[in-house]
Amino acid sequence: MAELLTIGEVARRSGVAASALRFYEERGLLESERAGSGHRRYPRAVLRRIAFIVFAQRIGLTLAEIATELERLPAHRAPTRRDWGRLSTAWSSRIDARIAELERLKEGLTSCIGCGCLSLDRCQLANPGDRLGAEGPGPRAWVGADD
Amino acid sequence: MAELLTIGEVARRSGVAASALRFYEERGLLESERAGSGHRRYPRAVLRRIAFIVFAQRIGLTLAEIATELERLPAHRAPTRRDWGRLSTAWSSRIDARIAELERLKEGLTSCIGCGCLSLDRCQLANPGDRLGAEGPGPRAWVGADD
DNA sequence: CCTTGACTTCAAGTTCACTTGAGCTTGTAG
DNA sequence: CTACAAGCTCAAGTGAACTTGAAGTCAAGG
Repeated sequence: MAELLTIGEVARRSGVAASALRFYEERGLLESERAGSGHRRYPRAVLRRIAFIVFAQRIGLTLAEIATELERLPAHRAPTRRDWGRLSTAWSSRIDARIAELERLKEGLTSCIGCGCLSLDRCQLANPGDRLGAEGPGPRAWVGADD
Repeated sequence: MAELLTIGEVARRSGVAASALRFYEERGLLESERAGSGHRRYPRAVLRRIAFIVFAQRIGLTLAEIATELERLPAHRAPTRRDWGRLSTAWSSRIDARIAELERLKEGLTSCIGCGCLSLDRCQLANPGDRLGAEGPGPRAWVGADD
């Protein structure tokens, strides 16, 4: 097995499309060396980095946020336990917040909505405070992504 | 207080921008009567319908899905307990699935990632099976939205 | 009568996370 | 040596959910 991987191999192994890998590079989430031909060559460690990205995405972070986190991590060393510790704390509370919201919504589904009281006047379930202000153009931040 | 509300009043009361309300109407999620002037007039029941939409969005449904649900509900009557029951079951399991994923991710955050084993080869956390296939163009479906 | 604010439509712009296509080069298998 | 797969760049398209802007109408106050 070769020391360096081509973009196609990385795509197959990670399940992330080659076009997406190039896109991530453009956005500063990944780096690559180049073969003489100009073709990308990835060290095997890139797979861990990609796993990190996919993981973070499923938690609900945007690529911009993930890029910021990645910048704080050591670029070429494996991250230490301390590095993970900081991340872990921040992400955990993010996950907790989203879970809490989902549980609140679920509760509303059976009680508040079930009894027919769903109403913007009387019920805060559908409108948890912060939603009342517009947050600029474009699609709204991902459901629960910025809690 | 008037029997019928203007779009401005509905926007204020619901926290949803007037432009969004027009957009929802275009997409078939809302209806409105028109005053002689051509201005929209909403019966007060629209607030409940909007609450429903916002609620469903926070659960993670797309507007298209919400439109489908709304079509199955009685257009002008208040929905019955039976109507809610069906919805409640479907949405609850959706919420449960997403919560389960978040808990799995959180677990991975402290154990699998914490110990440094995050790897696409050895660890399924970041890549829960279905993610390996592309799902067409556009941004990926919402994290966990179609589980 | 005039202004101001709320409303109308319709087209075009915005963000996010990519994908697709055009046009060209590189690497490998027969 | 010739296919043809795989890679490259760069520009433009996609879908979701809206917002913004232009250009015009309507209703109420002074």
